[in-house]
Amino acid sequence: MKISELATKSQINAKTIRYYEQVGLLSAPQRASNGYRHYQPGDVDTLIFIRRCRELNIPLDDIKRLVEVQADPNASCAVVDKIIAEQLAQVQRAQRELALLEQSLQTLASCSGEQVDQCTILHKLKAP
Amino acid sequence: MKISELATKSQINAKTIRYYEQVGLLSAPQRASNGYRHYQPGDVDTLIFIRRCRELNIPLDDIKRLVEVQADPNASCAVVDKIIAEQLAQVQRAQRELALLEQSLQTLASCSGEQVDQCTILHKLKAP
DNA sequence: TATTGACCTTCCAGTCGCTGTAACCTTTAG
DNA sequence: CTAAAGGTTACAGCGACTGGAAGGTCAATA
Repeated sequence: MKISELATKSQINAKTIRYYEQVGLLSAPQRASNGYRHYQPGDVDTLIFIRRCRELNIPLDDIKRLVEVQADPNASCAVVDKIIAEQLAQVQRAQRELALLEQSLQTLASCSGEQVDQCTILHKLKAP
Repeated sequence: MKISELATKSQINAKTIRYYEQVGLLSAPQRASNGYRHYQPGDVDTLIFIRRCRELNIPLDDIKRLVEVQADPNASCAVVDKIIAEQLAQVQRAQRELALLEQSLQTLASCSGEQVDQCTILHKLKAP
């Protein structure tokens, strides 16, 4: 199939698919005589897998390793475990940071329409 | 004062200060005869203000508007209000997304050391 | 047959907020 | 005199795309 069909089936932008090939996440497909990329049905599965990983915010480098590990049936899945655990830890870290951020923003409250020299938000931003 | 003194006092990297000038967040300072940037004491306050905003994850473009608004005492602080409210909304949105992400990652659980063809994580990633 | 329009190709630039590096000049201390 | 520390510019890279330009290819229609 051509790239747009793969894009539709995998729900990944054709441009992004080319990008994945460029950075080595996706292996280069065969080319037709006109230079068009020609993909196999299995590529749909690979891309859907990649998309699910991206939805979990897993970095492309890690996804690359996950794809490689799948190609080697003798590999230990400790690698997989580690990547997911680290991703989880990172998400939890980000959550804690955002919670603090939210608190700080909320203490600024709103100052509803006065002039800037009396703006309570700006006041607090200058000397918190 | 020279840039490194400003950097120390404002707790912002000298490189970052030059970058802020480059993108128009900070106005260009006077130059000494040797070409060195020469800053006024007030610049410390401006940069501290900028740093506080950045700690709240406020984008540079928005900070730019906050700085401009402060220079104009007749401006309404509705602008300020809006920027902070949007920032808060965005942080809350990000938090909700991360919470979903965390859930998804946790359902993957760990598969502790089997071989990849039986890896429960990879299984779930292929068909969630 | 000519041409339109959809699709494909490559390459380059931009996003955001810095940070690293290189190459060079000036000042200060020993 | 020399070396270290600090200043200057310009350019590249990060991550994960996305947009655009400029051009080749293909199928259908006037």
